[in-house]
Amino acid sequence: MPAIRTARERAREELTREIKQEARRQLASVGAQQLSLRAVARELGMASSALYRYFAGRDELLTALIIDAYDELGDVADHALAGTAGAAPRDRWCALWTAARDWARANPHEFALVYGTPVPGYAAPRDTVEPATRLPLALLAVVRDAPLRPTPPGPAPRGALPEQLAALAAALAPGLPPHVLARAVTAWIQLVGLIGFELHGHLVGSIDPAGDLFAWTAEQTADALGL
Amino acid sequence: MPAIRTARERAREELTREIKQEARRQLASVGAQQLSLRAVARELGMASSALYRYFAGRDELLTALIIDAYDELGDVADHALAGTAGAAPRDRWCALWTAARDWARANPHEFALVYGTPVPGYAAPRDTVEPATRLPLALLAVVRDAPLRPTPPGPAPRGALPEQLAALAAALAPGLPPHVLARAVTAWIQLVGLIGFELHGHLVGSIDPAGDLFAWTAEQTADALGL
DNA sequence: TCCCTTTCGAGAGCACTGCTCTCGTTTCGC
DNA sequence: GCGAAACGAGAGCAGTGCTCTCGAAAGGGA
Repeated sequence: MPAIRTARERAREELTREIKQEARRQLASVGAQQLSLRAVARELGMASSALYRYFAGRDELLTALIIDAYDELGDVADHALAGTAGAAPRDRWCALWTAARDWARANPHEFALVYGTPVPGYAAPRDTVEPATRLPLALLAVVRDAPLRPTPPGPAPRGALPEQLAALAAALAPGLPPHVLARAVTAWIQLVGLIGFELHGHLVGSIDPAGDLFAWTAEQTADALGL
Repeated sequence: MPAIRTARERAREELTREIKQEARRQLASVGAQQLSLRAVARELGMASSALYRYFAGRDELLTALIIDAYDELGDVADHALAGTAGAAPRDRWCALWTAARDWARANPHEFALVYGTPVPGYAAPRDTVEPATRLPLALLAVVRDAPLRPTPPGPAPRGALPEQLAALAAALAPGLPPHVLARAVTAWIQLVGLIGFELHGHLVGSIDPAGDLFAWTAEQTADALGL
């Protein structure tokens, strides 16, 4: 990757970025469903067919946006982690939750893109899995680095779960007790689920606004983990 | 609603049902995103424009499908409830979880329709809220009717949450302690979130298959509620 | 420097979509 | 029986993703 590149390469890179930028703008304003290749091209002053020199199709453009969204959420999480480096683990945990929710509320369409209904017939390519793991990894980092109060063991994992947890622990958090890891996983799901419920209006009319339920759930999960 | 109706009314009712049926078929096979009014009309052998005599547009047709999906999920929940009428509350709780998951796995597009990303610019009409409450109400029914072991109170609800919980309790489960109600709400979110994660592939490669995590989470939430 | 290959942008075009409007026909209620 | 309402079909509009072709521009080897 030398700085010396042909004009063509530089133009290509820049245009690719501009296309993604404009697509991102449209995503934020009208959502993934309504994202139109032609509209993107129109806004950029180019023919719609020219766009296919840069992205093989709508799906590939969406995939690029998905990766960006995952990465942005990952950045937000890492930033929250770094900003609370010396703090109490429980506070770090809650800070992470708040950061994720704030980002999702500020970027609802991006959140829906990554944690909502996948596009039909769309299988997430390999490139998306690494960025996707950044939020759960950040959550796990808090748990892994913290001295944990002992907690009641709860129900015993059965069936394939013990091995799944053992494999996960071996890869991500060696030494973490299985039941703690299981709780971390369900906490992650709870975090995402709660944000989704709030964003998609499932709590309107009952727990609305949902900010205080969110904070309560963060603390509840922290308790369950022994943070 | 007399049995005597004009031929027109009967034809209208029947056609409305047939349209919904065909739309449902397409929903199940290609998903909500790809559901096409023209394709529905084509399959039914009518002009696409004729369809607008029965549904004002794609959104209204989707709304009808949403209501149907909520109702079907509600039926499944009620059936699970009725089928375990005399059983231990904890078993009823787990049966409800299993029933919901089974339905979602059998009808992934329907699940996505109601608990996935809403159609952009689409605000759920009033008609959908009642059917939508049936699953959470079924979950709550188990908790309400059961003798609960005392559980540690956990973090105290703050801000608006106590009043929100009090209002909810007054309407749905008078006498239920606020922290139990809060846990029931988060359990509901966890149930839906976990199903969504499994269906949308967020657990592929880590906890996969997710059945045992699901069962574990059901028991975990039952524990937390004191069931 | 010339030339051949690759890359690129534009335009036309295809097969779709949701939706509207019009225009005969059928059906209903009086 | 007749007027009004409901209905089905067709044409048409504006939009979509995507493909193909064609001429222009840029790149690298001789």
